Amino acid sequence: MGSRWGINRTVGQIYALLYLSDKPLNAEEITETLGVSRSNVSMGLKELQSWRLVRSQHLPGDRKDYFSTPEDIMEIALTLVEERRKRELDPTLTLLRQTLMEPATDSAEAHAHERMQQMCDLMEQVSDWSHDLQKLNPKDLQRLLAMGTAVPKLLQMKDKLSLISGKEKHKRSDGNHE
Amino acid sequence: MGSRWGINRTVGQIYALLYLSDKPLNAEEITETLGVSRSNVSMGLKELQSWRLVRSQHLPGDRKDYFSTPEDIMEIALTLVEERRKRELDPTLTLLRQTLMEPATDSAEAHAHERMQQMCDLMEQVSDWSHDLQKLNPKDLQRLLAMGTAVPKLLQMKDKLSLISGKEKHKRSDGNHE
DNA sequence: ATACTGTTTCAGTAATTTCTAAAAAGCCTG
DNA sequence: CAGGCTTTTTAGAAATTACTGAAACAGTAT
Repeated sequence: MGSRWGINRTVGQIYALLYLSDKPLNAEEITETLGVSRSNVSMGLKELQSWRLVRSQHLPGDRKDYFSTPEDIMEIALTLVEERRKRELDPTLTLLRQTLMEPATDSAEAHAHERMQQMCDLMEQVSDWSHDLQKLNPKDLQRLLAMGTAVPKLLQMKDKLSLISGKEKHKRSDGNHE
Repeated sequence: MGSRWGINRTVGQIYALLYLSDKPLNAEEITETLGVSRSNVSMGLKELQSWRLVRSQHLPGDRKDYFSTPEDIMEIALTLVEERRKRELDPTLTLLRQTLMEPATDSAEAHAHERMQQMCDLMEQVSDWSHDLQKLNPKDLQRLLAMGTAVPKLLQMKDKLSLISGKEKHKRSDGNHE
């Protein structure tokens, strides 16, 4: 289903099973339910744990590891965003910054340089924003998401207001001035 | 580099080349620069066009197609978000809703049902939020992103205020009450 | 210690994805 | 409508990625 998320089929299936299950499952149960090999399950669980999407626990009187997913879906979403930032955004940013160190020699390179700078700036903002998100507790996040429509509208209103009052004074804030 | 985004190496290379180039390029030039086959470039360009990340244009006196990327990086980001919503989020939502139509029969299924409902709700919110984003012009988006830190802080302040005034009355809003 | 239970690694195999070259299909121009 | 010029499709080769069973490894209770 959603196997275009950089994870493979089996890993997705394991996660879905654990997410939907009403109790922690051990590797054996997962193997049987999904009909894939034991080692495949082991690998998949390891990957999911490295993403902090799955936790393991021990049940008293049983030596098996039992696996489950966090309850709160907002917490899950936050984890996903954070891990993706760490694994995808930040390394790319580091590389971009390195590349941007050396100056351009001709006009074509200058253009490429500027484009990379724009990309870098945007990615930095997204990375910062993601960091901020991490500090939020799930409840605030819920609220932030819910008000999604309102924030832009608020901005637009502010915009109109400042345009009106701005016109009177200087006719400045209408763009293209750097 | 960023080839874990559901697109393959070649497509990524083509996009990077066009993004960094200071002028539109034709398929032949891309083929030569990247050292991949002509047909591969053709496929890649087709895919990028279907994502609306690359546009083609004709130069007068030349029958070749010339390709370029939009200038504004915010516009690019918006396009990416929208296409990903269309291709990944919305189809999954449709499927989820379908599945949620049929009621649960036992307690394990009831739990799974509830989990799917939570997932569905979250995805709906994200989808709505993405729709709202599309209505924003790049400049507003820029601003929204820039204030990223401020919005949560505002929320937290509001939270504290309501806590203080709430304590006096009922001692309600401190969590874990469903 | 050792037998038992459970996990991880590994190397070969299977499946999928990506890439290419060649042929087909379009499209203007004369 | 033929002939060049370009793009697209296609079918199979090449490369990559995922999966498996077997063996190695780790921990614990007797």
